[in-house]
Amino acid sequence: MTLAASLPEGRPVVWERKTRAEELRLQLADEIVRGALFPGAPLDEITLADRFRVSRTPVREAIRLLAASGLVEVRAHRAAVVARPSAEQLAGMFEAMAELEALCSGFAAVRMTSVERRALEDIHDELRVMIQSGDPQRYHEVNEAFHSTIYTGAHNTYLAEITLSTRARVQPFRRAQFRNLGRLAKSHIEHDRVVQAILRGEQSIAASAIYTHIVTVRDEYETYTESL
Amino acid sequence: MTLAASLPEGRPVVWERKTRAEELRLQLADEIVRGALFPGAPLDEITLADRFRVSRTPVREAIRLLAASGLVEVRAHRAAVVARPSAEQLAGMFEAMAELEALCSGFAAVRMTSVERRALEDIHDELRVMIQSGDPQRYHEVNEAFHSTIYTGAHNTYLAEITLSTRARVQPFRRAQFRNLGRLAKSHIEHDRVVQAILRGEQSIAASAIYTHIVTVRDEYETYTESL
DNA sequence: GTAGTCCGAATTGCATACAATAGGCCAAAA
DNA sequence: TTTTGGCCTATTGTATGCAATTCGGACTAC
Repeated sequence: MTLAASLPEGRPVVWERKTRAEELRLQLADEIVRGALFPGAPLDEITLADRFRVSRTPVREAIRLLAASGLVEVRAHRAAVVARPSAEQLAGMFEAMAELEALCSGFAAVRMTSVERRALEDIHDELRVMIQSGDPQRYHEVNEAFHSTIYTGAHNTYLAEITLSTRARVQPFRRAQFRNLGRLAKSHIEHDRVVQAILRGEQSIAASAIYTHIVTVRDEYETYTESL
Repeated sequence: MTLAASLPEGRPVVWERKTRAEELRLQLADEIVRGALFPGAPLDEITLADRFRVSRTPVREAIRLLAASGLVEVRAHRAAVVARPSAEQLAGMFEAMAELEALCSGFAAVRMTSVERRALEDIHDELRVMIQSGDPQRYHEVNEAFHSTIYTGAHNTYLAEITLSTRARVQPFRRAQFRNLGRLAKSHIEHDRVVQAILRGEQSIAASAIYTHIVTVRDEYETYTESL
């Protein structure tokens, strides 16, 4: 599974993946959330056009679409840059993400089909095994699948969409946590509380469990940044 | 309402250093949420370019940005159309809106400054007076200000942003309610519960009060559509 | 009469040329 | 040396031409 598949940057803006602008949008979004393009990095239209062997037109379109989703910032007559939110904005995004994930988790607890519940368990088990393997990149991919499964299980397309979008937007600032391998085991324990609540259909417990999980993730990020 | 909208065909009065694409985006978004462009209406690039006296390029850009925000739907090599979500999608948006508004309202109850609380009261009072005047359009504008004040009062820029965006996206399907003037008085009573809770700093009550309000709005919409 | 296929007109997708503007560079004056 | 003002260049914003694709209508076969 590619990262792009596990972290779809929101609903496609152009369907039937055939336009170059849409491909570029996905590619650039992937590079931003993966950290290849770090916050503040300029997105020069000509340079990107050269790199992707296309004209400026589709590059421009891709950049604007990313700007609309919040991943990049554009100002008239100046180069677009990868979004670099302030500490306050980032705190707000984390808070919103915690609430949105809690909403999804709670709905998932009471709305997931038995097939979906089984799929969630499978992913959860896969993550357990991977704690040992110690492949942070791969763990991250499956972890995204775990959360996406919960969003889908909420059976509210729009809610899943904005939650996923929020997650993508915060992603460039969450990466650091997986450098700490000890974090993986703790993360799995938190996940376990979420899964148990969802499987039992306990809405409010599922919500609060994942809320706690997100808050912990945020705290890990803050601890990391303070150490710089 | 944008200034351009109120100027029939005149030359620009103020040369803002904004780009044409951005002007078009605001103009088209305004027409969509106001209902001048109804869901399903095609957005032909050449027609719009002709109408706004620009080339297709900025028109295209504006349309894509609107697509990214969900107000229009774009498919490759086909005309963009004003978004026409399915009944399920619309239900999901209403549900998400209710939850987001509840979040904002709850936060506002515990985070608003005294100045903000006063401003909210003022708008609320203004709405009370306007119940009598019976100007649905003007009532709608002040009503938007009421909700926006709560979003801002939540002191979370990102949350306010996605809540406002959700509201805009549902707006084309909420318009009908204000044709029923009797609805205005009921709406004000619901608002009153929200305002009282916020002023008293009662987070959960503020949240549930506005949740109820949004659910009622949704029910009004459903009643309206069923009557067609 | 109906269904299927192919062609043409119309529209979007992309490339390129041109216009406009922000920011840097340099010179001149304090 | 510092500051200020204007040009100059690099980059973005817009227009336009051409390529690619969709869709409707006509024609054919059954």
